[in-house]
Amino acid sequence: MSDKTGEIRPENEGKRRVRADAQRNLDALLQAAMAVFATAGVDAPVREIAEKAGVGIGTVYRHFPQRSDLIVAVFRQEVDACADAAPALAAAHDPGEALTRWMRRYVDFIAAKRGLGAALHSGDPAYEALPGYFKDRLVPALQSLLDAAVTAGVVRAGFDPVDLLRAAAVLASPSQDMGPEHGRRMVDLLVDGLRYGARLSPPPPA
Amino acid sequence: MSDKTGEIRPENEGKRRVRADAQRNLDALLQAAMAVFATAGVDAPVREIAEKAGVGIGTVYRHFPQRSDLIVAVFRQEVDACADAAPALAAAHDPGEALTRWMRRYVDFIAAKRGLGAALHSGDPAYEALPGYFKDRLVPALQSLLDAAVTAGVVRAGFDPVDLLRAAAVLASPSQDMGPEHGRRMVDLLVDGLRYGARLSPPPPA
DNA sequence: CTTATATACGGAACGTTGTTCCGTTTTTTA
DNA sequence: TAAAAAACGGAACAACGTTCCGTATATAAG
Repeated sequence: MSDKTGEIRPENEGKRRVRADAQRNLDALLQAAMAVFATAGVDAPVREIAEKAGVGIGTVYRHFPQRSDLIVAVFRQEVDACADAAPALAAAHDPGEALTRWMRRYVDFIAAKRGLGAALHSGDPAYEALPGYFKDRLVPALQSLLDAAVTAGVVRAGFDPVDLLRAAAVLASPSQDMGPEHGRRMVDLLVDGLRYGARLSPPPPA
Repeated sequence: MSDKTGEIRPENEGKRRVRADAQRNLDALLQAAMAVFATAGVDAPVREIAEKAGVGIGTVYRHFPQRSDLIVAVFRQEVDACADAAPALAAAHDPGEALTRWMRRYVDFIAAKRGLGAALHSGDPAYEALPGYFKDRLVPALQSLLDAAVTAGVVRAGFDPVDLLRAAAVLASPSQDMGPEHGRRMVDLLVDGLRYGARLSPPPPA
């Protein structure tokens, strides 16, 4: 599992404990921001998030000195949640089903990030570290599911998780021509492609 | 709404002419906007464009009621310029060379549009008509060059201009991982792919 | 429990944006 | 040349991200 959101660094040397209200507000802010970003996109006003969290504007900027810091925090939290879903799914389903379900989980995660792709490519240095974190957490998650599925013989070997994540992200990113359904279908098709010609081949999809 | 006197209509030229200073300012604005957008991206402040054009802010909004209208106008102007380059290149070079040069022209056009792709996918209805205009002007331009090259036997047939434009646009769009050189090289490679196995096959590229 | 103080809080205030409004200036026309 | 229509310029407004600081409060010490 990943760190709790507001934890203090490991080598915290005997300073005061984090105040309870501070921790509470930080959690409320992350939760409010997640909801607002999903509804109104990452360009939503900071004041709206503060209000939804029941907190003053100053408090937002105490925890997140810049608006982008809040976006980054929410993004990392959701990346963590997505990565942590992999072992859970692997434990609850057979390898093929686990892979399929995780990819759908990933697609939903990407699709909800309206406007974030734009922010990433805006050149703002605040988002520089995000792609790295993205890979560090998600590639191992997918890798493990992929390995299990290959070992079980339900998908072919030889595919790079990075390529799959990138392709799925592009397919799942919403645009004005195509709705979110399109992304889901195309990624399902992609996974079917992995299955094609595997050792244990089920009947071809309709 | 208020239609006490006839508005300026395409077929109606008996009414007042467009004032000379208005036309001059409109041209200056388009030119200034093009320069500023190329330098600072499409998010550049309106005041900066007004100043560069030697014009007040009110004048900008007289010609372009919304900021996005100015972006759209510049975009359409540059799409036109890119489309109009096709017949000129076709007249000045052999079909293969014309195709190559036009694709490079197109890549430069796309690469200079930093931030516009983001605006397009922002869901703002102001940009709804842009992709349609894009296709209407650029697809015929590329189609003609492609047909000529196929007839001359220097590229293979059977490629959809829409697919090529889309692929080249994606390849040429600058991102933080890869510089503009990457896009140019990949599109050159794409065009080399069109050449592969043509009737008149030149020696393979280095 | 009381007190002291580091910490966190709230929201007014600042600078920058897109956009609107209207008095003034300029061009066109009679 | 003078009236009218059109366009101009920039002050003014609203909304945004961000900063600042007086006030409130949780925690540690006595």
